[in-house]
Amino acid sequence: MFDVFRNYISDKAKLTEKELDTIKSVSFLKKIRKRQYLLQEGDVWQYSAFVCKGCVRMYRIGQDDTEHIMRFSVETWWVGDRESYATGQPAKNNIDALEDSEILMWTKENFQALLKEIPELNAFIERLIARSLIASQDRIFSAISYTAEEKYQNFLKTYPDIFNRVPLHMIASYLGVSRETLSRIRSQFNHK
Amino acid sequence: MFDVFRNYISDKAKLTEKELDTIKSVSFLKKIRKRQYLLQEGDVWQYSAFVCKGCVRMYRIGQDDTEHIMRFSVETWWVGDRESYATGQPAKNNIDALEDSEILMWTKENFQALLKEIPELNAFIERLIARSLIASQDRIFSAISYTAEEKYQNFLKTYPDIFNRVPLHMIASYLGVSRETLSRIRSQFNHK
DNA sequence: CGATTCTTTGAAAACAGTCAATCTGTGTGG
DNA sequence: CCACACAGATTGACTGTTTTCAAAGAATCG
Repeated sequence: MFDVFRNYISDKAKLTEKELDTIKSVSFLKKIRKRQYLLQEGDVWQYSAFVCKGCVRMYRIGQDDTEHIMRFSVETWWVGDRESYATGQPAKNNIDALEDSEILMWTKENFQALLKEIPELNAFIERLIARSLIASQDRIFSAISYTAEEKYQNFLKTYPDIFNRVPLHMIASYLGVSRETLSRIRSQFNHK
Repeated sequence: MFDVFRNYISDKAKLTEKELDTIKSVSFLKKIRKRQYLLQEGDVWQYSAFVCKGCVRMYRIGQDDTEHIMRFSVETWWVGDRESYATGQPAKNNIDALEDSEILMWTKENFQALLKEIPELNAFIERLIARSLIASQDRIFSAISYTAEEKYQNFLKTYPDIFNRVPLHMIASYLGVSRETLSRIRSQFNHK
Protein backbone atom coordinates (compact mmCIF):
# COMPACT_ATOMS: atom_id res chain seq x y z
CA MET A 1 0.00 0.00 0.00
CA PHE A 2 2.96 2.27 0.40
CA ASP A 3 3.24 2.16 -3.36
CA VAL A 4 0.06 4.20 -3.64
CA PHE A 5 1.84 6.91 -1.71
CA ARG A 6 5.04 6.47 -3.66
CA ASN A 7 3.20 6.82 -6.91
CA TYR A 8 1.23 9.82 -5.67
CA ILE A 9 4.22 11.78 -4.54
CA SER A 10 6.54 10.91 -7.38
CA ASP A 11 5.46 13.76 -9.61
CA LYS A 12 4.89 16.20 -6.75
CA ALA A 13 8.17 16.11 -4.86
CA LYS A 14 11.56 14.88 -5.99
CA LEU A 15 12.43 12.40 -3.31
CA THR A 16 15.29 9.94 -3.45
CA GLU A 17 14.76 6.24 -2.92
CA LYS A 18 16.52 6.60 0.38
CA GLU A 19 14.21 9.36 1.51
CA LEU A 20 11.21 7.30 0.49
CA ASP A 21 12.56 4.41 2.49
CA THR A 22 12.91 6.65 5.51
CA ILE A 23 9.35 7.87 5.07
CA LYS A 24 8.15 4.31 4.70
CA SER A 25 10.10 3.07 7.72
CA VAL A 26 8.18 5.27 10.15
CA SER A 27 4.79 4.83 8.50
CA PHE A 28 2.18 2.29 9.45
CA LEU A 29 -0.95 1.10 7.73
CA LYS A 30 -4.30 1.21 9.44
CA LYS A 31 -7.17 -0.76 7.97
CA ILE A 32 -10.61 0.36 8.97
CA ARG A 33 -13.96 -1.13 8.17
CA LYS A 34 -16.94 0.76 6.83
CA ARG A 35 -18.58 2.76 9.65
CA GLN A 36 -15.48 2.48 11.84
CA TYR A 37 -14.08 5.61 13.45
CA LEU A 38 -10.62 6.92 12.73
CA LEU A 39 -11.15 9.81 15.12
CA GLN A 40 -13.90 10.67 17.55
CA GLU A 41 -14.83 14.09 18.79
CA GLY A 42 -13.00 14.81 22.00
CA ASP A 43 -9.93 12.78 21.19
CA VAL A 44 -6.70 14.41 20.11
CA TRP A 45 -5.54 13.87 16.54
CA GLN A 46 -1.81 13.33 16.44
CA TYR A 47 -1.12 11.91 13.01
CA SER A 48 -0.53 12.62 9.42
CA ALA A 49 -2.73 10.33 7.39
CA PHE A 50 -3.04 9.50 3.73
CA VAL A 51 -5.84 7.46 2.22
CA CYS A 52 -4.43 4.60 0.13
CA LYS A 53 -7.73 2.88 -0.45
CA GLY A 54 -11.36 3.52 0.34
CA CYS A 55 -13.24 6.60 1.40
CA VAL A 56 -13.62 8.46 4.67
CA ARG A 57 -15.43 11.57 5.79
CA MET A 58 -14.78 14.17 8.46
CA TYR A 59 -17.79 15.75 10.11
CA ARG A 60 -18.93 17.78 13.08
CA ILE A 61 -22.06 17.52 15.16
CA GLY A 62 -24.21 20.65 15.23
CA GLN A 63 -26.39 22.01 18.03
CA ASP A 64 -29.33 20.00 16.78
CA ASP A 65 -27.34 16.76 16.85
CA THR A 66 -27.09 16.58 13.10
CA GLU A 67 -23.94 15.70 11.21
CA HIS A 68 -22.30 18.32 9.04
CA ILE A 69 -19.68 16.97 6.70
CA MET A 70 -16.51 19.01 6.48
CA ARG A 71 -14.64 16.87 4.05
CA PHE A 72 -14.51 13.66 2.07
CA SER A 73 -11.23 11.90 1.39
CA VAL A 74 -10.72 9.12 -1.12
CA GLU A 75 -7.56 7.47 -2.44
CA THR A 76 -4.55 9.78 -2.62
CA TRP A 77 -6.16 12.41 -0.43
CA TRP A 78 -4.99 13.35 3.00
CA VAL A 79 -7.22 13.20 6.00
CA GLY A 80 -7.04 14.48 9.55
CA ASP A 81 -8.11 17.12 11.98
CA ARG A 82 -5.60 19.91 11.45
CA GLU A 83 -6.97 21.96 14.30
CA SER A 84 -6.50 19.27 16.90
CA TYR A 85 -3.14 18.43 15.34
CA ALA A 86 -1.91 22.01 15.55
CA THR A 87 -3.30 22.93 18.95
CA GLY A 88 -3.18 19.60 20.75
CA GLN A 89 -6.75 20.25 21.81
CA PRO A 90 -9.57 17.68 21.66
CA ALA A 91 -11.01 17.39 18.19
CA LYS A 92 -14.32 18.96 17.20
CA ASN A 93 -14.47 16.58 14.28
CA ASN A 94 -15.25 12.94 13.81
CA ILE A 95 -13.69 10.87 11.07
CA ASP A 96 -15.16 7.59 9.95
CA ALA A 97 -15.04 5.28 6.98
CA LEU A 98 -17.67 5.21 4.25
CA GLU A 99 -16.01 2.17 2.72
CA ASP A 100 -13.49 -0.35 4.00
CA SER A 101 -10.33 1.71 3.84
CA GLU A 102 -6.60 1.58 4.24
CA ILE A 103 -4.89 4.59 5.72
CA LEU A 104 -1.16 5.21 5.69
CA MET A 105 -0.21 6.99 8.88
CA TRP A 106 2.66 8.64 10.67
CA THR A 107 2.76 9.89 14.22
CA LYS A 108 3.03 13.64 14.53
CA GLU A 109 6.44 13.22 16.10
CA ASN A 110 7.80 11.07 13.32
CA PHE A 111 6.28 13.18 10.60
CA GLN A 112 7.75 16.37 11.94
CA ALA A 113 11.14 14.71 12.06
CA LEU A 114 10.68 13.77 8.41
CA LEU A 115 9.83 17.36 7.52
CA LYS A 116 13.04 18.56 9.14
CA GLU A 117 15.09 15.86 7.56
CA ILE A 118 13.69 16.09 4.06
CA PRO A 119 13.36 19.67 2.81
CA GLU A 120 11.66 18.53 -0.38
CA LEU A 121 8.93 16.90 1.65
CA ASN A 122 8.58 19.98 3.78
CA ALA A 123 8.21 22.18 0.71
CA PHE A 124 5.62 19.80 -0.68
CA ILE A 125 3.56 19.87 2.50
CA GLU A 126 3.69 23.64 2.45
CA ARG A 127 2.27 23.64 -1.06
CA LEU A 128 -0.36 21.17 0.08
CA ILE A 129 -1.43 23.46 2.89
CA ALA A 130 -1.50 26.42 0.55
CA ARG A 131 -3.81 24.53 -1.78
CA SER A 132 -5.93 23.51 1.13
CA LEU A 133 -6.41 27.14 2.06
CA ILE A 134 -7.38 27.98 -1.51
CA ALA A 135 -9.92 25.17 -1.53
CA SER A 136 -11.35 26.43 1.75
CA GLN A 137 -11.73 29.92 0.34
CA ASP A 138 -13.50 28.58 -2.71
CA ARG A 139 -15.86 26.57 -0.56
CA ILE A 140 -16.64 29.62 1.56
CA PHE A 141 -17.35 31.59 -1.57
CA SER A 142 -19.61 28.84 -2.80
CA ALA A 143 -21.43 28.72 0.51
CA ILE A 144 -22.13 32.45 0.68
CA SER A 145 -22.78 33.18 -2.98
CA TYR A 146 -24.24 30.17 -4.75
CA THR A 147 -27.79 28.93 -4.84
CA ALA A 148 -28.42 25.36 -3.73
CA GLU A 149 -28.43 24.20 -7.33
CA GLU A 150 -25.20 26.00 -8.13
CA LYS A 151 -23.59 24.46 -5.07
CA TYR A 152 -24.53 21.03 -6.32
CA GLN A 153 -23.34 21.69 -9.87
CA ASN A 154 -20.11 23.08 -8.54
CA PHE A 155 -19.61 20.02 -6.36
CA LEU A 156 -20.10 17.70 -9.33
CA LYS A 157 -17.56 19.66 -11.31
CA THR A 158 -15.03 19.98 -8.50
CA TYR A 159 -15.26 16.44 -7.16
CA PRO A 160 -16.34 14.20 -10.04
CA ASP A 161 -14.59 11.29 -8.36
CA ILE A 162 -16.61 11.62 -5.19
CA PHE A 163 -20.19 12.34 -6.08
CA ASN A 164 -21.04 8.89 -7.39
CA ARG A 165 -19.35 7.20 -4.51
CA VAL A 166 -20.95 8.66 -1.41
CA PRO A 167 -24.63 8.74 -0.44
CA LEU A 168 -26.51 11.78 -1.66
CA HIS A 169 -27.67 12.78 1.77
CA MET A 170 -24.02 13.18 2.71
CA ILE A 171 -23.39 15.44 -0.24
CA ALA A 172 -26.41 17.41 0.92
CA SER A 173 -24.84 17.64 4.36
CA TYR A 174 -21.55 18.76 2.83
CA LEU A 175 -23.31 21.46 0.85
CA GLY A 176 -25.46 22.61 3.74
CA VAL A 177 -28.85 21.77 2.22
CA SER A 178 -31.43 19.19 3.22
CA ARG A 179 -31.41 15.84 1.46
CA GLU A 180 -34.92 16.46 0.19
CA THR A 181 -33.90 19.72 -1.41
CA LEU A 182 -30.94 18.07 -3.06
CA SER A 183 -33.17 15.29 -4.30
CA ARG A 184 -35.55 17.81 -5.85
CA ILE A 185 -32.73 19.75 -7.45
CA ARG A 186 -31.53 16.58 -9.08
CA SER A 187 -34.92 15.55 -10.38
CA GLN A 188 -35.49 19.03 -11.79
CA PHE A 189 -32.19 18.75 -13.58
CA ASN A 190 -32.93 15.26 -14.92
CA HIS A 191 -36.13 16.49 -16.58
CA LYS A 192 -34.14 18.40 -19.21
CA MET B 1 3.88 52.77 11.96
CA PHE B 2 6.38 49.95 12.08
CA ASP B 3 5.92 50.08 15.83
CA VAL B 4 2.44 48.66 15.43
CA PHE B 5 4.02 45.64 13.84
CA ARG B 6 6.82 45.53 16.38
CA ASN B 7 4.34 45.58 19.20
CA TYR B 8 2.13 42.98 17.54
CA ILE B 9 4.86 40.46 16.98
CA SER B 10 6.71 40.95 20.25
CA ASP B 11 4.68 38.39 22.15
CA LYS B 12 4.24 36.06 19.19
CA ALA B 13 7.78 35.50 17.98
CA LYS B 14 11.06 36.07 19.75
CA LEU B 15 12.89 38.30 17.35
CA THR B 16 16.09 40.17 18.09
CA GLU B 17 16.37 43.91 17.52
CA LYS B 18 18.65 43.18 14.63
CA GLU B 19 16.10 40.89 13.03
CA LEU B 20 13.40 43.45 13.49
CA ASP B 21 15.64 46.01 11.84
CA THR B 22 16.14 43.69 8.91
CA ILE B 23 12.40 43.15 8.64
CA LYS B 24 11.83 46.88 8.81
CA SER B 25 14.53 47.68 6.27
CA VAL B 26 12.75 45.83 3.47
CA SER B 27 9.26 46.94 4.43
CA PHE B 28 7.39 49.88 3.02
CA LEU B 29 4.27 51.65 4.12
CA LYS B 30 1.34 52.14 1.80
CA LYS B 31 -1.32 54.65 2.72
CA ILE B 32 -4.65 54.16 1.07
CA ARG B 33 -7.76 56.26 1.25
CA LYS B 34 -11.22 54.97 1.90
CA ARG B 35 -12.59 53.27 -1.24
CA GLN B 36 -9.16 52.96 -2.76
CA TYR B 37 -8.09 49.58 -4.13
CA LEU B 38 -5.16 47.66 -2.77
CA LEU B 39 -5.76 44.86 -5.26
CA GLN B 40 -8.08 44.51 -8.20
CA GLU B 41 -9.39 41.29 -9.65
CA GLY B 42 -7.14 40.16 -12.47
CA ASP B 43 -3.97 41.62 -11.03
CA VAL B 44 -1.37 39.43 -9.37
CA TRP B 45 -0.84 39.83 -5.64
CA GLN B 46 2.84 39.66 -4.80
CA TYR B 47 3.09 40.99 -1.30
CA SER B 48 2.84 40.26 2.34
CA ALA B 49 0.76 42.95 3.95
CA PHE B 50 -0.11 43.88 7.51
CA VAL B 51 -2.72 46.44 8.48
CA CYS B 52 -1.22 49.03 10.85
CA LYS B 53 -4.19 51.31 10.80
CA GLY B 54 -7.65 51.36 9.29
CA CYS B 55 -9.83 48.66 7.84
CA VAL B 56 -9.92 46.84 4.52
CA ARG B 57 -12.02 44.12 3.01
CA MET B 58 -11.37 41.39 0.48
CA TYR B 59 -14.25 40.38 -1.76
CA ARG B 60 -15.16 38.54 -4.93
CA ILE B 61 -17.71 39.35 -7.56
CA GLY B 62 -20.35 36.67 -8.12
CA GLN B 63 -22.17 35.70 -11.30
CA ASP B 64 -24.87 38.21 -10.61
CA ASP B 65 -22.35 41.03 -10.26
CA THR B 66 -22.79 41.26 -6.52
CA GLU B 67 -19.95 41.56 -4.05
CA HIS B 68 -19.28 38.71 -1.64
CA ILE B 69 -16.97 39.59 1.20
CA MET B 70 -14.35 36.99 1.98
CA ARG B 71 -12.59 38.80 4.80
CA PHE B 72 -12.26 41.97 6.81
CA SER B 73 -8.89 43.10 8.15
CA VAL B 74 -8.36 45.77 10.77
CA GLU B 75 -5.26 46.84 12.70
CA THR B 76 -2.83 43.99 13.42
CA TRP B 77 -4.47 41.71 10.92
CA TRP B 78 -2.85 40.48 7.76
CA VAL B 79 -4.39 41.00 4.39
CA GLY B 80 -3.76 39.65 0.92
CA ASP B 81 -4.82 37.19 -1.72
CA ARG B 82 -3.04 34.01 -0.74
CA GLU B 83 -4.18 32.19 -3.84
CA SER B 84 -2.71 34.69 -6.26
CA TYR B 85 0.37 34.92 -4.06
CA ALA B 86 0.91 31.17 -4.08
CA THR B 87 0.08 30.47 -7.70
CA GLY B 88 1.17 33.66 -9.40
CA GLN B 89 -2.18 33.66 -11.16
CA PRO B 90 -4.45 36.72 -11.52
CA ALA B 91 -6.46 37.35 -8.39
CA LYS B 92 -10.13 36.44 -8.11
CA ASN B 93 -10.40 38.86 -5.21
CA ASN B 94 -10.55 42.58 -4.84
CA ILE B 95 -9.19 44.37 -1.82
CA ASP B 96 -10.20 47.89 -0.95
CA ALA B 97 -10.23 50.20 2.04
CA LEU B 98 -13.29 50.80 4.21
CA GLU B 99 -11.40 53.51 6.09
CA ASP B 100 -8.27 55.50 5.37
CA SER B 101 -5.64 52.88 6.11
CA GLU B 102 -1.95 52.31 6.45
CA ILE B 103 -0.57 49.01 5.27
CA LEU B 104 2.89 47.71 6.02
CA MET B 105 4.09 45.73 3.04
CA TRP B 106 6.90 43.54 1.81
CA THR B 107 7.44 42.23 -1.66
CA LYS B 108 7.06 38.47 -1.98
CA GLU B 109 10.73 38.24 -2.87
CA ASN B 110 11.90 40.16 0.18
CA PHE B 111 9.53 38.42 2.51
CA GLN B 112 10.59 34.98 1.41
CA ALA B 113 14.19 35.98 1.99
CA LEU B 114 13.21 37.06 5.50
CA LEU B 115 11.55 33.71 6.13
CA LYS B 116 14.72 31.91 5.15
CA GLU B 117 16.90 34.20 7.16
CA ILE B 118 14.81 34.29 10.32
CA PRO B 119 13.58 30.87 11.40
CA GLU B 120 11.53 32.38 14.23
CA LEU B 121 9.62 34.45 11.72
CA ASN B 122 9.11 31.44 9.51
CA ALA B 123 7.75 29.42 12.41
CA PHE B 124 5.44 32.27 13.31
CA ILE B 125 4.05 32.52 9.80
CA GLU B 126 3.45 28.79 9.80
CA ARG B 127 1.42 29.12 12.98
CA LEU B 128 -0.43 32.00 11.40
CA ILE B 129 -1.34 29.92 8.38
CA ALA B 130 -2.42 27.06 10.61
CA ARG B 131 -4.74 29.38 12.49
CA SER B 132 -6.03 30.74 9.24
CA LEU B 133 -7.00 27.24 8.16
CA ILE B 134 -8.79 26.66 11.44
CA ALA B 135 -10.72 29.90 11.03
CA SER B 136 -11.68 28.86 7.51
CA GLN B 137 -12.98 25.53 8.74
CA ASP B 138 -15.04 27.22 11.42
CA ARG B 139 -16.49 29.59 8.88
CA ILE B 140 -17.41 26.72 6.59
CA PHE B 141 -19.09 24.95 9.48
CA SER B 142 -20.98 28.11 10.31
CA ALA B 143 -22.07 28.51 6.70
CA ILE B 144 -23.42 24.98 6.32
CA SER B 145 -24.90 24.45 9.77
CA TYR B 146 -26.07 27.72 11.31
CA THR B 147 -29.28 29.60 10.74
CA ALA B 148 -29.00 33.20 9.62
CA GLU B 149 -29.48 34.43 13.16
CA GLU B 150 -26.86 32.07 14.53
CA LYS B 151 -24.44 33.23 11.86
CA TYR B 152 -24.92 36.78 12.98
CA GLN B 153 -24.58 35.98 16.68
CA ASN B 154 -21.47 33.98 15.97
CA PHE B 155 -20.00 36.83 13.98
CA LEU B 156 -20.59 39.26 16.83
CA LYS B 157 -18.91 36.90 19.25
CA THR B 158 -16.01 36.05 16.97
CA TYR B 159 -15.29 39.55 15.69
CA PRO B 160 -16.48 42.02 18.32
CA ASP B 161 -13.92 44.52 17.08
CA ILE B 162 -15.30 44.50 13.56
CA PHE B 163 -19.07 44.49 13.72
CA ASN B 164 -19.49 48.05 14.92
CA ARG B 165 -17.00 49.33 12.43
CA VAL B 166 -18.20 48.14 9.06
CA PRO B 167 -21.56 48.72 7.37
CA LEU B 168 -24.19 46.12 8.14
CA HIS B 169 -24.82 45.29 4.53
CA MET B 170 -21.20 44.19 4.32
CA ILE B 171 -21.60 41.90 7.30
CA ALA B 172 -24.64 40.50 5.53
CA SER B 173 -22.50 39.94 2.47
CA TYR B 174 -19.84 38.25 4.60
CA LEU B 175 -22.43 35.96 6.15
CA GLY B 176 -24.15 35.17 2.88
CA VAL B 177 -27.56 36.64 3.71
CA SER B 178 -29.36 39.64 2.25
CA ARG B 179 -29.05 42.95 4.05
CA GLU B 180 -32.80 43.04 4.58
CA THR B 181 -32.72 39.69 6.34
CA LEU B 182 -29.88 40.82 8.57
CA SER B 183 -31.74 44.01 9.37
CA ARG B 184 -34.81 42.03 10.38
CA ILE B 185 -32.79 39.62 12.50
CA ARG B 186 -31.34 42.56 14.37
CA SER B 187 -34.65 44.25 14.98
CA GLN B 188 -36.14 40.99 16.23
CA PHE B 189 -33.29 40.68 18.64
CA ASN B 190 -33.55 44.26 19.86
CA HIS B 191 -37.19 43.72 20.81
CA LYS B 192 -36.17 41.57 23.77
C1' DC C 1 -27.73 71.81 2.48
C1' DG C 2 -27.84 68.33 -1.22
C1' DA C 3 -26.01 63.97 -2.50
C1' DT C 4 -24.71 59.66 -1.36
C1' DT C 5 -24.60 55.77 1.42
C1' DC C 6 -26.72 53.01 4.75
C1' DT C 7 -30.59 50.99 7.23
C1' DT C 8 -35.16 49.78 7.88
C1' DT C 9 -39.88 48.34 6.67
C1' DG C 10 -43.72 46.27 4.02
C1' DA C 11 -45.76 43.03 0.86
C1' DA C 12 -45.37 39.41 -2.38
C1' DA C 13 -43.00 35.67 -4.32
C1' DA C 14 -39.49 32.23 -4.33
C1' DC C 15 -37.14 29.03 -1.87
C1' DA C 16 -35.80 25.59 1.41
C1' DG C 17 -36.95 22.89 5.46
C1' DT C 18 -39.89 19.59 7.89
C1' DC C 19 -42.84 15.74 8.40
C1' DA C 20 -44.64 11.67 6.68
C1' DA C 21 -45.12 8.19 3.42
C1' DT C 22 -43.41 5.39 -0.16
C1' DC C 23 -40.08 3.10 -3.08
C1' DT C 24 -35.62 1.16 -4.03
C1' DG C 25 -31.76 -1.67 -3.58
C1' DT C 26 -28.61 -4.24 -0.44
C1' DG C 27 -27.34 -7.41 2.62
C1' DT C 28 -28.20 -10.61 6.58
C1' DG C 29 -29.98 -14.37 8.93
C1' DG C 30 -33.24 -18.02 9.21
C1' DC D 1 -33.29 -19.01 -1.37
C1' DC D 2 -36.57 -16.24 0.62
C1' DA D 3 -38.09 -12.91 3.96
C1' DC D 4 -37.00 -9.23 6.38
C1' DA D 5 -34.60 -5.34 8.09
C1' DC D 6 -32.07 -1.38 6.91
C1' DA D 7 -30.04 2.39 4.61
C1' DG D 8 -30.83 5.43 1.00
C1' DA D 9 -33.66 8.16 -2.31
C1' DT D 10 -37.75 10.23 -3.69
C1' DT D 11 -42.28 12.57 -3.46
C1' DG D 12 -46.22 15.36 -1.67
C1' DA D 13 -48.22 18.61 1.35
C1' DC D 14 -47.34 22.01 4.44
C1' DT D 15 -44.75 25.40 7.02
C1' DG D 16 -41.45 28.67 7.77
C1' DT D 17 -37.67 31.39 6.26
C1' DT D 18 -35.32 34.22 3.03
C1' DT D 19 -35.12 36.91 -1.07
C1' DT D 20 -36.73 40.37 -3.97
C1' DC D 21 -38.65 44.69 -5.11
C1' DA D 22 -40.02 49.10 -3.80
C1' DA D 23 -40.10 52.84 -0.82
C1' DA D 24 -38.90 55.62 2.80
C1' DG D 25 -36.17 57.06 6.87
C1' DA D 26 -31.37 57.89 9.01
C1' DA D 27 -26.84 59.06 8.90
C1' DT D 28 -22.70 60.85 6.89
C1' DC D 29 -19.83 63.77 4.04
C1' DG D 30 -18.29 67.25 1.13
